[in-house]
Amino acid sequence: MRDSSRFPTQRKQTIRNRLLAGVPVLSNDLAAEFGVSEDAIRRDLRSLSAEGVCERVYGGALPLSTASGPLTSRLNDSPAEKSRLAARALDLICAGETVFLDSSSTNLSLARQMPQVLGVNIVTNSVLIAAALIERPGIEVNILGGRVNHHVGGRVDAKALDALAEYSIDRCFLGACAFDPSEGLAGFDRDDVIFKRGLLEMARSTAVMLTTEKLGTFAPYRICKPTGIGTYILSPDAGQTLRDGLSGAGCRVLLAEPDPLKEPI
Amino acid sequence: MRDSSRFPTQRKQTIRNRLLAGVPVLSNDLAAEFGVSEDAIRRDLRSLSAEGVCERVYGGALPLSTASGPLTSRLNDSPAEKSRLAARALDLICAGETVFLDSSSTNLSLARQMPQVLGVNIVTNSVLIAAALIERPGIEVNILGGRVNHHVGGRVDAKALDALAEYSIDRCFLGACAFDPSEGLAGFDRDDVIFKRGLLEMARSTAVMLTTEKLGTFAPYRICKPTGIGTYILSPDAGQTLRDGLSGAGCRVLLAEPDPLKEPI
DNA sequence: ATGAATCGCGCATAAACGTGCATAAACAAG
DNA sequence: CTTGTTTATGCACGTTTATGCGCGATTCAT
Repeated sequence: MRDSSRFPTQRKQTIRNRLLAGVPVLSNDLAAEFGVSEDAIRRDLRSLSAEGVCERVYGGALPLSTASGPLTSRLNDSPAEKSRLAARALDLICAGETVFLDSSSTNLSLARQMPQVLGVNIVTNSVLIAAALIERPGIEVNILGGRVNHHVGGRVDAKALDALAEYSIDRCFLGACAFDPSEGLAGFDRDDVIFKRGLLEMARSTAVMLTTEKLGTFAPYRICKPTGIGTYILSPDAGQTLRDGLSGAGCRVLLAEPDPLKEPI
Repeated sequence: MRDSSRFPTQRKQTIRNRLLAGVPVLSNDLAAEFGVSEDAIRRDLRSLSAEGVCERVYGGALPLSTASGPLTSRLNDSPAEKSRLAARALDLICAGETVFLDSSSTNLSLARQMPQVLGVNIVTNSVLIAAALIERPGIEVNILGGRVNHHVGGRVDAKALDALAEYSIDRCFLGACAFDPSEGLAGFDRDDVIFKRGLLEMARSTAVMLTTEKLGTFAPYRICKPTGIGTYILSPDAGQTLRDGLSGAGCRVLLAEPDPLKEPI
């Protein structure tokens, strides 16, 4: 049994927090985690449902607070691959650096995987990334203020660039929308793309994580050519020709660990 | 029996210190540790609970962190009461208004309860509040940028006030730290308090939600006198004298719905 | 359609709780 | 030293709370 949950009250509070954070919960998982029967968990969920915190479903409960908007849907797309890319990206970050994390679901995964006491200075335009990092004592968090773009989940307007000028960015992780080996990076939101271009100019080194589904896709606004990015972080199932092409053009290419589930034994 | 606890007073002090340090305590563990019956421990905990040091739960007591503690612990304190206060506060907000939500766990509860399509413009210095509102299509979200204060969970430095000047605030919900009927509102963080003072000056109307545990408490930095706040939102179990006093001083006092569980049928 | 998993409900049980009362030690005053 | 008072404590008893289990009903997946 977890130490923080010796009391029924604390157990319920833990579940409540999880649901309020948008995490769906399974009855049998919770029962195992807290060392009680599923009945006890079900009673908790019944009560939390009456509070309006969650909606009970067969097998557990779903958070009621978060809407299923454009952002959350992206967060649920291939989370495992994003997590593996982010784990690889973490190797790039050194203590003492100032790192910009652009608003992106893959960068959010990166933020969530950051150790508690990594001595870095994070600058971000994403409220979700900032929220994910608040509790880490070893991480300094700076957020760019202003109007939050509902599609992007962060700030991307022109003034954000001015605010960015306050910081000296060692390393920048761009949020990618679309990538094609000949066209380069592109985005769907004009303001967002303008912001990303400015970001690329200001940062001393740049990196981007690309899930395989984004390879060979297009978007209306160009961000930069393929050579405009210093480091690409790709899944191992990315095409060999693409990897060779990027390497040949002088870009660094890092591969994430392969999916253990897809491994042939 | 522990040496430091031969006397009842010392035993109680030991428990008090433990709770103030944020450690949850179990009745039967304490009984065994100090060599007394659980009744004696329960009496201690009752007393400490009356002091406002802890919250009694089935099996023992949980530390009742003062507003000086870290953010997450505050989020777990009496969530039901905060939720009821927030539900009452929601009545104050009208469509089309520009509302500032100060960094506070009660205001976070307010944000979470906001309807999807309430046509309001929210300005906040809290990344958690901004994150909670991202997916609501009818709510415009603006966040004050800069360095995020780990204790407060938002931005409170001097430049935040400059950024605030960009907005015309119709209504402001202050995050309260401590309140005493004669002293007024006070806070634990100097920067935070300076920010709150500026906020009060800029907003056309002001409100604050106060959980019962905060009534009659003190903090080092004064924010304003009791009459400096336009509307108080209190739990129905707040003292009648306090309510009359505030009403008599010209403040509006709203009461949240009572706890349905505590109702006599 | 059929089997497995999950659910809701009622009941039993054990632990924790509150209250009232008696006891004993500590303490102050005569 | 005695007496009365306060304080802390333990115990008994009835109540509340949290939990687990059994059973039939429901839901899900194949």
